[in-house]
Order: sequence, then C-alpha cells, then structure tokens
Amino acid sequence: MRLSAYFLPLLKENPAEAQIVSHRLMLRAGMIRQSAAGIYSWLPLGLRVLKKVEQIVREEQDAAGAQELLMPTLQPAELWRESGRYEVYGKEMLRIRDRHDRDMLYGPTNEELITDIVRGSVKSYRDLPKMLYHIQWKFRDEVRPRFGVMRGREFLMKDCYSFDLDKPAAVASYFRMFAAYMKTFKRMGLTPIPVRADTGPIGGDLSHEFHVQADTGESELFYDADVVKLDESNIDPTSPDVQKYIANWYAATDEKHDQAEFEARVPEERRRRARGIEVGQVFYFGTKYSEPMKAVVAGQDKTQITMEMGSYGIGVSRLLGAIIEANHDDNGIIWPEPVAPFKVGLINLRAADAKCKEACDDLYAKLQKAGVEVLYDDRDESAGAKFAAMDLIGLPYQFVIGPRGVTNNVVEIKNRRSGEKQELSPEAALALVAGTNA
RNA sequence: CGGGGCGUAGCUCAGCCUGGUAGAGCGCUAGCUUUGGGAGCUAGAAGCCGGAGGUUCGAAUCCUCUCGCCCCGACCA
Repeated sequence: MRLSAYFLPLLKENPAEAQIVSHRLMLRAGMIRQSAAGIYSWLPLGLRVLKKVEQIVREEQDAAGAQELLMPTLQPAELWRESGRYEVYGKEMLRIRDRHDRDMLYGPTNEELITDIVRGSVKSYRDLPKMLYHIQWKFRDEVRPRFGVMRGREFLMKDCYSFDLDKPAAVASYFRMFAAYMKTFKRMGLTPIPVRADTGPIGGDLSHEFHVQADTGESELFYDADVVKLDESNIDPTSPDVQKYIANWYAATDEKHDQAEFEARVPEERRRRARGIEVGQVFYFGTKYSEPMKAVVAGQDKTQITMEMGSYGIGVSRLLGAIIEANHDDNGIIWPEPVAPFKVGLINLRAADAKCKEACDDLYAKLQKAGVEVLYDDRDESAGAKFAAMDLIGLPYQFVIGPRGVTNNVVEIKNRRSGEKQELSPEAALALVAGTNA
C-alpha cells in the first residue's frame, strides 16, 4: 500500500478527549474515529489490526473444536423473558421496539439465542457434545464509556457456547477452552493471567477471567508465578487433577485479593503483583439456561437429559487497546508482529529524487511479490515527519532508503521494538522479512 | 446514576470575568527555498463561537433551558 493513496489521518497532537495511552495512540495513528460516546468507526489501519486479532481468535477456536456460526445483533425480547434475564439485565441492555411494537434488543450477549438454536435441532444424546461460537458486535449501554475501545458501548466479541451431556464433559469443555484462551493471547504477544472470577449476571459456579499484563492496566493482580509459566499445550482438559490444579491456584484481582491466603499458599519467591486488563472470561454454568429454556435431549434409556452448558467470551475490539497498552513507547505503538497492520514500513527519504524513487519502487514491488505486507511512504514529506509517522503507527520493521543508501546500495533497517538499526543490501533486507513471513 | 469540567477553524487552545466588526499555533492550498528525526519564507482558504429562548442599541462574552463530550466515583467484556 502506498501511503500517498492510503486513508490514514494521523494526528500530531493529542485529542483532548483521550486520556489513556491506547486511546490516544489509536486516534493519533488514524485507527479509529469516535462516532458517539463509546461507539467508534474503524478506519483502514485499525480495521486491519482488528481483522488480524479476530483471525487469531478464530483459528484457536477452530483448533479447540468449536464451530463458527453467526447470530444477529438484534434479538427478540421473548427469548430473554423465557430465561428470566429480560427483567434482570437492567438499563445496560439497549431495548428497541420495531414497527409492529414488538420488543427487541441489541444483544449484549447470546446465551438465549444460541440455546434456542440448539434446542430446536439437537434432540438426541448422539448429537452432543457441541461447541459453537461467533464473532459479532455487541452493545452494552454503559453508563460511562471510557478508555476508547477498551470500554466502549459497542464492541466486537467472540462468544462461544458449549453443550454437553453431563457435568464432567462440560467441565472438560471448559478447560479445553481455557487452554485455547492461553494460546490465543500468547499468539498476540501478550502475557495472559487467568484469575478466578465471580460468575456475575451470567450465572454458574466455575469461572475465570483472563487478564493480560500491562503496566497501565485497570486492575491490580496478585498471583502465583507458576500460573504464568504453565504451558497450555500440556493441559489435559479431561484430567481431574489438572482441573483441580487450575481451579485452585492463586490468582486474584485486587477486589478479591486476600493477603493472608496469598502468603499462606504461595511461597514468597513465587508471589507476583502486576497490573492487568481483562480481555476474556470463561464460565461453566450447568443448566442455568437449558433448564428454563428446555434445552433437552433424549438419553439412551428414554430419559430426558438437560444440557450442561458453558460460555466463553473474548473482547476482540478491547484486545486492541490491551495490546497497545502493553506494547508502546513515547513515540507510538509497537505492534507484535502477528497483529501488525503491515509488517514493513518502507520509507523513501527523498521522494523527489529519481534514484531514491527507483530503488524504493523496486524494493516495494519485490516485497509485495514476496507476500510481505508493506506500507510504502512515498509522500514528499520531510525525513523527520516520515520517521515520526512510522514510529507512531508502529510497524515492526522500517526499511529506510535515502540518497546515502542509494549510493551504497543499502537499505537501513530499523527494528521498531529494539530500535536497532542495520544496513543490508536490498536482497538481504527482503530475505530478512520474506523468510519469516507467517 | 451522584460529583466535577469542557463545547470557539480539521487538531490543540486563547478570547468570556469587565458585551462593541472572531484570534494564535499546528494542519490545509499555491509559489519559492529546503531535504537522514515532526523544515523556512511569502501569499491564501477555512468558523451559524454546540443548539433554543431571553436581557441589551449591540451577545462567543450576561441569564434560562437543552444537547453533546470528558474526568472522579458506583458499575462492567
């Protein structure tokens, strides 16, 4: 993509409304634009990252055995009356009336809808288990939206629902998803910390929140260092020992932290304290919805079995804020490579110079041919402006070509994260990024 | 939902107290000069001063009402 043609409205100054760093940087880097309080448009650069985050989530859901579907944003109030949540949910739920005076709502979550779908088609014990998920926009009418996309009213969420025959199977589904979450967040360059959680309005008796570590995070976490060291690929979700271990380890947010228990259970050298941002939560809630909504299957012995359910959410749009909170410096964003909007930023320092232009155009074509995602700054701007823009949007590699480099046939490569610079031939530069392209 | 703050050019803000022809910096347009860390000079364009009422000869400025946005708290993916 040529920057001269790209819609990338960068801001040199901090917008007054943005207080926290991720919000400021997303606005300054031209990723989002606010439409109303807590509601944002996603501009091309922001959308590219959103899609990458979404894709990683999708791949790990699929790998965990879940199947993707897509439910609507608008739901009939009827289903929520059936589960009893229509009255319980409060003003956070955006209620709408259609032209026929039917009560509708913009979904804040989808337990009712998915249960309705499953109960309509799943009739036999042979049809279970099932795990179904979708990635869809949700709306929660927060009293006070803030922190940009981290606490918007409209947000993109992955929500998955598991349906099992009995509790042991449902708990295994829970821990399968648990392991998938660890992997998902790690793939984005984050450090996930799973914290035991209350089940809140969703209900149930087993739940974990996933926080990712960020110095600017909203909550304070106290945890056993072993929690972070756990390798999710070794988790056997069906093992009662593993389940017990995970369910009982010490990790708590400040509200639920018990210093005495922390000290009693965790050796001093393993006690950790950090700030985090919540990006996901998993619940096992048994028959809370399947019971009132009559989601049952016929068992082998002609009995009726009420499905055992769990639900699993990831705040996809919120993750962008969390990733930036955990990956930035004074100059701007530092994207982890798997979610970077482009892998390489190619800078022509002297756009008016024919030789520079030729060298850059050539390298740009080769990068594209090699399948490397590249943003090419071909604008006629001052060098400083180009460096600053590239640092701000935080692409992992900056390829710089100026009059000096052209004379020596070298490309200067800057690693955005480490700041290290090296000079390579165009061929070597190409090999550097083409080789490791995912 | 309680408390506080702010709405003036695309962005950051001054002007308001003490009413009298709407400002600055950045950005934008044109030209010239520059060219390795947000360039310089010159000339421009750009605003229903959030909206509605009121007071006044006269309102960005004073009064009333309203809408929007931000911050702290309670609440939350």
